[in-house]
Amino acid sequence: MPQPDLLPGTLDLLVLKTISRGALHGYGIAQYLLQISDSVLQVGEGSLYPALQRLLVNGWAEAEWRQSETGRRARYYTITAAGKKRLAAEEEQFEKMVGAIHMVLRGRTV
Amino acid sequence: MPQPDLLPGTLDLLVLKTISRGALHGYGIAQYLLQISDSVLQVGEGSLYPALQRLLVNGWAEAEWRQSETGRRARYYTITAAGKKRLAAEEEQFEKMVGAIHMVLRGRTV
DNA sequence: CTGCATACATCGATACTCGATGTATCGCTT
DNA sequence: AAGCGATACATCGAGTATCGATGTATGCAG
Repeated sequence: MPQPDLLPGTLDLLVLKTISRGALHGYGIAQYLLQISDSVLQVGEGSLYPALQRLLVNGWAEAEWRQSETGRRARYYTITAAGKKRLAAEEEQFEKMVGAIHMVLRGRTV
Repeated sequence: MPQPDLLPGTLDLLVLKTISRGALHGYGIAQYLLQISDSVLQVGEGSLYPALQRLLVNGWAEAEWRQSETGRRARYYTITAAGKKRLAAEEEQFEKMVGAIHMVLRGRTV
C-alpha cells in the first residue's frame, strides 16, 4: 500500500466540481482529473462509478444517455441545483480541514 | 453524516507530526490537535487508539508507561527514526494530493 | 480482422472512521 | 466521605469508501 490514488472522502467533491464545468461522462471525468492534476489523481473505475451512483441517488447529479464525441454511447452527468449547494459545502469543509492540518504540520507551539 | 471529524487517511500523519514534537500520551495528542486546530480536528478515541496501535506495529512509534503531569498512569508515545521517514513521506504525499485537488477546484481549462 | 482506446458496470477484499461501551484514578466540591 | 467531572486507557461493531479484478461491448486504425 505505497500511496493512495486520492485522498479518501474527496472523490464526490472532485466529481461534482468537474461536472459543474459542463456535462461529462464517467470516462471523461477520469481523463479530466488525470490531465488537470498531472496524473496525481488516478481515480479507478471501481471508485468512480459507485461515486456517480451516489451523486444520482442523492439528487446532486442527473444522467442522460447520449452519443460521445467519439461516437460511442455514453452517460452524461449534469450537476443539479442541490449538487451545487453540496459542492459549495464540501469545498468549504475541505478547505477548513486542510487549513487545520496545515496548522499541525507547521507545528506552532500552542 | 453532516461533516467528518477529519479527512480520512490523514490521522497517522497528524499523530506522527504531533509526537515528533516530543513524547506525548494519547489523551494529550487529542487535546493538542483540538487546540492547535481551533476545534476543527476532533479525533475520537475510537479512531485514535487504533491509529496508535498501527504506529507501534509498523515501528513508527514506541510506547512507554509513565506518570502524566496530572499524576495518572499514561502511555507516552515517541517517534522512531522509521517514523520520521514515514512522516516526511506522508507529508509530501499529502501536499501533492492537496495541490492536485486545488488544481481541480480552481478549475483551469485544460 | 485484430488490437487498442473508449465506455459502461459490479464484486469482494481491505481499510478506516465513528459512536458506544467499559474500566479506573485523580482532585475538587459539597 | 460521597459524588462528579476530567483524565486516561482500550475494544467492538457498524457504516462507509477505496481499490483491484473482472466482465461486456463498440468504434477506429492498421
